[in-house]
Amino acid sequence: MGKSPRWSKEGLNRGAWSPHEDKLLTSYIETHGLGKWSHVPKRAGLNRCGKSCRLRWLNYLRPNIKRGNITLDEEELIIRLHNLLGNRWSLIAGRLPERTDNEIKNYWNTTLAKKLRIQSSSQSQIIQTKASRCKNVVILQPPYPNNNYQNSNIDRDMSLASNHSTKAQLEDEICGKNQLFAFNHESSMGGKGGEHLGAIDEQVMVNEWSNTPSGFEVDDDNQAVDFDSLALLLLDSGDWP
DNA sequence: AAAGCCGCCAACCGCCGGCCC
DNA sequence: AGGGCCGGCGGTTGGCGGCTT
Repeated sequence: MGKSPRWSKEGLNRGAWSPHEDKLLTSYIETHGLGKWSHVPKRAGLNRCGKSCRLRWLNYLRPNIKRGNITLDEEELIIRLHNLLGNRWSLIAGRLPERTDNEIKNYWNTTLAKKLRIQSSSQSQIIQTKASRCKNVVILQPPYPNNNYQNSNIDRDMSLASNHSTKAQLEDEICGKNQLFAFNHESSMGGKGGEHLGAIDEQVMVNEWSNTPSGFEVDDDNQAVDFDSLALLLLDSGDWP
């Protein structure tokens, strides 16, 4: 399964791993432990790049990986985590220790996304965006006037949010709700844009988060909060959706 | 039985941040 | 300070195999 070798990059093997390669990698790591992936191929006698070895180990060879048959409980957890965290697969996988981020991502893209699309055609949508580098969360000051959110306010918030979402997206999201928005402030510096993580529209989250006196690093200027701290707080509380 | 279609998922790619020199 | 290296991440690709026609 997977890609077969289409071309050779610097003479390295590509595509599916053979049982022999798996054995070499496993035995090397069992003997020497993890570390310095760039050195692994040479020392293990593999004609692969370090990244490929790392991926193979983490997603397939390492012990305690549960494969296939995502249970209903796991599925439910993935959906809830995705609602909260967006496409942050590594964080989601962190809550399902025996699953890999790659497996969860694949399961989402092939099964859950489809299922949810059918289920939620009339419900609010989670916006799918690149969220990989999201570090901070911006609170757009609630409450907004219900359904009549003025363009000027949207413009203001767009500015606040460092132009990271289209106006239409933002408008869709904010009308009539108290919501959290996550944007990547790091990228705003680099001018790359488009890092909307998605909305968290549960009042309990807003309250829990904004009333928490400690645990977050709040930037006075843009009201940014350390996202991982927020995620951990919400995950550890029993109140998130 | 054969051909075409489609879903699954392993693996690759490019980007980014952190670390070291 | 800044350039290079490395590891980690999410997005995407494309081969395999099962299903349908």
